Amino acid sequence: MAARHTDTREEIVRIGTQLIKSHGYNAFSYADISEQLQIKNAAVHYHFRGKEDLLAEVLDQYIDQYQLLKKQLVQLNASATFAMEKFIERYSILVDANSICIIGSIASDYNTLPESVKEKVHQLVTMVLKMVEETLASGKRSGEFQFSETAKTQTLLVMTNLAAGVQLARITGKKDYDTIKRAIIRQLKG
Amino acid sequence: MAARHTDTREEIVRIGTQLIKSHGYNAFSYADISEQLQIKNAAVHYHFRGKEDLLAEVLDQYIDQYQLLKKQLVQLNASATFAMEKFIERYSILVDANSICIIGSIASDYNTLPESVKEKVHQLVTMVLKMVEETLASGKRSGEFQFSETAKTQTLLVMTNLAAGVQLARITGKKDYDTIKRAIIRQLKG
DNA sequence: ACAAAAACTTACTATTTAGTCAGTTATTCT
DNA sequence: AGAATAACTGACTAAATAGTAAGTTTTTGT
Repeated sequence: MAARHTDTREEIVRIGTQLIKSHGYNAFSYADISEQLQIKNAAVHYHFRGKEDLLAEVLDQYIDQYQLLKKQLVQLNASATFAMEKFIERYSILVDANSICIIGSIASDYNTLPESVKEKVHQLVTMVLKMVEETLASGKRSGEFQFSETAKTQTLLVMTNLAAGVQLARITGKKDYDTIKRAIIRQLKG
Repeated sequence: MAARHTDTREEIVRIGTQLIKSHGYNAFSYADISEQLQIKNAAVHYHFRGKEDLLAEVLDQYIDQYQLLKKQLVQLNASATFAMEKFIERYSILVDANSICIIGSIASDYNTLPESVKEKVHQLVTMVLKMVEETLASGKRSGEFQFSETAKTQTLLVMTNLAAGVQLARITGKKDYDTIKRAIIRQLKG
């Protein structure tokens, strides 16, 4: 009796992603996944030879998600404000799920990862930063946003506020994250 | 033949600290420590019953270090500018060592830690934030710093910039960290 | 010098983990 | 319906890991 789940492979990726964000990459095993799905260890290995392969797929899906989000924002002809709201929302959701962003999680374990995966992380980070930079630059041109730094620098400031804000929230609570979030918006909105 | 090192206990803490910052808490084992010190596994257990106990000691030492730093800054009658330089310097050193800050590292594994350790992490974070907040507030009073947010909010912004900046540097390189660092100083210095 | 205490080593155990492979069951394609 | 393929299970192995207990060596204090 195979395929007890609509798509086991996708379920594995889903749970893997969740485990990385909640417990950290080096803190979970294939057993954690197989138990949740009520399948055997070997079934996870069937879909993903090793943990690195699973991580690579998780990262690929993030890259896809961001590409899709970008496409949607273009199609909607979304304002820079709306786009930034969407970006920020992703982090707020993490806080409510007692999770942290995948990049922040992986940054901790970065030195234990094989080169191929490091490259994929780099690709994802570069992509997200580029998207936000373009959004901030466009928002400045349209008069929606105001900031004196370059768009690139402002992006680094905003994204580090968000990423570490989510991490901090785990330790000191949601209030600190909310303070950070409001400050970011206040600064951009002048 | 015991005590091959001046103080094995301290060496264990030193290596443990380093491993957490470079590989992550859940990515190292007692074997990593015992091999480096050329002692047996059991010797590490003699000093620290379990990994959590070692982590607790690592955190205690950080708390002590920050208390000492605070004391020194008071004794020197240091300016807010000098104090902030000292705080920021700690993060710059991490970047050069391809490490991340201990709090950022632990944030990833936070949900896998026992309550007693979580409390210690909370204590450390609260302490550091309080110190920086006081420094920023004092710098504002003296006219050294300028910012429109409250000292507490500005602290959250600056510290999340630094913490995530160090994490980002691992992935995209030192340049991004330097950009962030310069922006922080620029903003505070008006 | 010698007893007590501290700092180990030796030698284990139990558990977890990653991973393999041959065989079984289910699905899809023709 | 039957063959091919996909998706598993069962039954392992090898290595890593946390941890313990008993005994040995070293250091410290008297």
